[in-house]
Amino acid sequence: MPTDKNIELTINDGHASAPPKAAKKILDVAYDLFYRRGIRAIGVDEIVKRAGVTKPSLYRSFPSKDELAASYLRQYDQEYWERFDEAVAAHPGDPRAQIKAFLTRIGKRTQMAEYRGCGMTNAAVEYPEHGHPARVVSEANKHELRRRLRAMAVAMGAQDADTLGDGLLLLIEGAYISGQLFGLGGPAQTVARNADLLIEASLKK
Amino acid sequence: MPTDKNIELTINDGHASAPPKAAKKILDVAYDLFYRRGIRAIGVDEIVKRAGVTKPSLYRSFPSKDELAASYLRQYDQEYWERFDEAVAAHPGDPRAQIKAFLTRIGKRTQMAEYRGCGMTNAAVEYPEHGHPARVVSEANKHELRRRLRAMAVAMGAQDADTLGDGLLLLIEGAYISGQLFGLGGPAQTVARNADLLIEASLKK
DNA sequence: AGGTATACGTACCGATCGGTAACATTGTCA
DNA sequence: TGACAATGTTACCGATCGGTACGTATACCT
Repeated sequence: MPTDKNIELTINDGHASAPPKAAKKILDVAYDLFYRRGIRAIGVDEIVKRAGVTKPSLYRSFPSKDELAASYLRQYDQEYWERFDEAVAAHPGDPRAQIKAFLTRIGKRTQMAEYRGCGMTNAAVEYPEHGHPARVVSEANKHELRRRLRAMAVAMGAQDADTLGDGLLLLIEGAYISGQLFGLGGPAQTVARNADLLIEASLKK
Repeated sequence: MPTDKNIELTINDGHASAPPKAAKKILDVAYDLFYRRGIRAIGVDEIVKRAGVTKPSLYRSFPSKDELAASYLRQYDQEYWERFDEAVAAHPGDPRAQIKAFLTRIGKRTQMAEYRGCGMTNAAVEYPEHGHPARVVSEANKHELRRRLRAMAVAMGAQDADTLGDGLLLLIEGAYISGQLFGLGGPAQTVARNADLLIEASLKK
């Protein structure tokens, strides 16, 4: 007897290699659960239950829970740089305005109810052991962030570009953490303004 | 860097109720394990094993694992403010120097091998749900930190004291996180310098 | 239609999770 | 010596953990 299935939501065009539908549902649910409540806090049983699939389906698409977590972070990484590039593209040739746009957006996100910080940062805290699949993705994301911020500090003409780039990174990470610690009205809402003050103080005179 | 176990720390005089020795051993071991590897990652079995005690002993001194975690954080909180007050006491009447001393110390700690960030911050990331015993202690610690930093920003004569205080908090939290993410040579080593730049840019002219 | 590869479900595994019951042993101080 | 509190011992609980063996349904391609 045909139970009422969920709404068909095939995004892929007809010609691409048809990926298992279950894998996408699983990853979508895992993304949401891992981000909101933490990776260690979520068991695979809850994921498959909420996704409307069964456990063997999960393990056919993902070798392990750790690798599923890494997949979640890889998708997070992709969306992260999309947001970053949007801020960059909005102000061509003006790195200071690019930073300001990116941080203003972060500041706004941190003021949303139930804000849970950066999935990358959180994963690194949850998995301190080097070499863990989730941590590897997280570390790569952060190193790339540092590289970009330092490059933008150079482009801004800072006296000490590496220090300014690192200072911006500290402010950003601080915003991610304090956003989920303080909620509305917390320190994270000042990240763009503080960054601008720091930039101003770091430019060549 | 946590436990300094040599120092005898009997607070009670001879008449007070003699505290169980097992409780101290358990808390010491839990402190070390929770801090280094995370609270969720450590089971009570490993704690009692490393402490050389048995599980019933743990549950005679602590109502639950969550409360043991909260006890760990309460001790962390105590030691945290001791370090803070040391930096303050070293520069009486000079809040800017106090901040600099505190952040220089943080910057140094972040460059130690196996640095694991702030136990408070990590606990808040591990337990996002409001009302969790561990999170309650963590949030109280962070609110107190914000209060002190803002008060010091006032004492420094900042144009916008709340913004500067919050900016310093962002830098500090960023140092805690990036310290454990990047290890040696990471952005956290610049926290004192960046804070000083931010302070300079925030003072009344 | 028929075969075949692929996706999926049922049922189960051993290990570990946090936590407890009941009782034996110890150390301390009056 | 007696009494009492603290600790140890052993065995156990139900729940959940991540992961899998194996049979069944479905889609596609001649």
